[in-house]
Amino acid sequence: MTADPETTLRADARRNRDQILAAAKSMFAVSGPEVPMEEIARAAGVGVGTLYRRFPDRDALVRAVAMDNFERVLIDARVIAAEETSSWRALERLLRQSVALQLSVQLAMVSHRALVILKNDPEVRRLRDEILEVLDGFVHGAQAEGKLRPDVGAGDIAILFATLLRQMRAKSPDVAEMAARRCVGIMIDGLSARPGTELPGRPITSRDLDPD
Amino acid sequence: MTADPETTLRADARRNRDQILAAAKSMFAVSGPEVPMEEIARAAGVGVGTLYRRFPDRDALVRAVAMDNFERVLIDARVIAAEETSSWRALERLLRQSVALQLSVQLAMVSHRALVILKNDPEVRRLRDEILEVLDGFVHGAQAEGKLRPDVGAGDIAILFATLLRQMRAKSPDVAEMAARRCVGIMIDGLSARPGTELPGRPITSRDLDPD
DNA sequence: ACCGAAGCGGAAGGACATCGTCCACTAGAT
DNA sequence: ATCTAGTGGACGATGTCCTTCCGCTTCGGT
Repeated sequence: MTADPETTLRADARRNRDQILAAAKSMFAVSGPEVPMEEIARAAGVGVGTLYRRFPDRDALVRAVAMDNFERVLIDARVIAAEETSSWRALERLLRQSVALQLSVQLAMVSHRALVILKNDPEVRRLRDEILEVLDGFVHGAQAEGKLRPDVGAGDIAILFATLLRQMRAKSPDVAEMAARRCVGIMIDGLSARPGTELPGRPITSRDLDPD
Repeated sequence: MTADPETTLRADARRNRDQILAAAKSMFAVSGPEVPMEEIARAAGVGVGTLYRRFPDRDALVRAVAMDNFERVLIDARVIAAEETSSWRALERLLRQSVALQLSVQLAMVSHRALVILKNDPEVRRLRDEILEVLDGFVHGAQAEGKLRPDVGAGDIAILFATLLRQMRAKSPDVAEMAARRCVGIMIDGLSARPGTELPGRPITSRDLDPD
């Protein structure tokens, strides 16, 4: 039995470890999981040495960040499941509010490297499956309520969401291509004028895109 | 007046140049605009030397690819504008079918580097503005037809589309954040069960996401 | 207050990847 | 036939990032 870092570490070391994790999480989100270790260390306010003592290599760090994110998603999802009575509302809320969800999805989708790391980690997979299970529940529930179009699955939503954040990666090129088509289809439906949710903010015009 | 590469080049050189451009385009699309020059050369079936003689450095190549993509988008858009009588149909068709549009948007959004290169190129900007003008026409037209929700602008659509393909980049963090919110909102509307377009293929389930 | 051990930072060495040049050779054009 | 534009790819230069190492600092128990 390996000693648990949560309890074994000296107080300051524990603090540093948390800071590193937090810094890595936000750096990964902004710049992808290949940011120089030194930048992560700097952002965490520690030296590279400290970073390396805590996480022997980049893979370990990526894994730790992913675990942390996934855990939070699961917590979010369960809280939402407990609080909302409508599955559609739950789904909507999860997609809209869960920063953790965005971060996890992003991390997993951004780089091939990260994907491989996470794919082969049984703990991560277990968490992932638990999350998908909850999501599946939301999806089926929302469809039973007649709120969610019946022709989508949890995978659609995961992909749509993931794609929205970054690029697509799927089992086969065929699935990826189909997924892309479906995403576009959904967006188009989202765009077409039918009574829907009001969008926040104001319309973004082409002027807003001007690079300056 | 610099001699035009289209007419001045020897036949084989011309052919090679085209192959390089095509190869670069697809490599950029797959791996981003920072792929090693050698890989591009290999994909084009030429040596690195040839690549470098034709395009003095990476920036020149990126610019050339972007120009080519943008030009095609404009052509696509104008063909569509001429053929479709409904602006909504035109918009829909442009978003769905224009591979060139996807490629351009992607290239411009993928890396900060590419963005800077293109931002400062007057020719690219001019083309971009022409495209946005056509897009604006579609948007306003489709809204007048009552087919497109009135609370979106061409910018929304550009961002939504761009985001769908890769990550977001905007004037300010504020705009970026708002844009992200709005994209999600649109997608949610696209997802909610109201009579919409039928999605192609079959629902993608969480099983389809399994990494193997 | 003291001390041993745990922890820290960041300079430095090393592995690796990509760039872009250069020149001997090939093959269109006239 | 010949001249010259064009070609390929090895190679030295450059830069980036990883990881180790060790002298110094801080914690925490007594």
